Amino acid sequence: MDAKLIEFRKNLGRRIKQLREQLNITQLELAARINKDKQVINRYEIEGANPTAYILMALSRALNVDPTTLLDFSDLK
Amino acid sequence: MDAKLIEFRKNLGRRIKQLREQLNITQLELAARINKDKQVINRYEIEGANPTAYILMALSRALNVDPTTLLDFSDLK
DNA sequence: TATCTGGTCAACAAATTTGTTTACTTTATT
DNA sequence: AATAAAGTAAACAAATTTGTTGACCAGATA
Repeated sequence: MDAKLIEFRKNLGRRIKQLREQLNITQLELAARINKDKQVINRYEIEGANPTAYILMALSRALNVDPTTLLDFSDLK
Repeated sequence: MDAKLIEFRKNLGRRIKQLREQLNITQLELAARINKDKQVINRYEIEGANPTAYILMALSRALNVDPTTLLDFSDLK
């Protein structure tokens, strides 16, 4: 596996968690918004994620940001 | 097997083709920009696509648009 | 004609994501 | 302390994407 991809996955996981916490919603609530189980969200946040574009869009809608914002990791330490 | 997903895939395929043609580059050139074979791009354009977020980002960079623009199908008839 | 470019198609294994279940730990609340 | 809510974890099949190969077709061109 590519190191860049691993970094990407990690960053996206962090970003999802960050945005979710800014919204003050639980993993369960975010999961509900995209019609998935809470374990799926947890997996994204903990293990990192490289979801399909379709799920990415659902996530961006559920998190009230556009895809570009969701994929912008620049303010992640 | 979801109808929405099928529509999404089709739209993304159309969008990739549209943006590629606006750039006046071949499938081979676009493929080269994301380090894939030309058949991959052709498959996206013809069959539609639901690539992973990582590949989506590579595509958006190669097509000189941000992810949101790449995923905006509103000007697709 | 022969060749090259660009595009299309099918098949296949390999890798990855997705969806689901079960269960455990931690944190908050009463 | 007890209960509920939130978060974490592992395992697994199923579905899908990815990567690759080989081939074919149409149009332009030398």
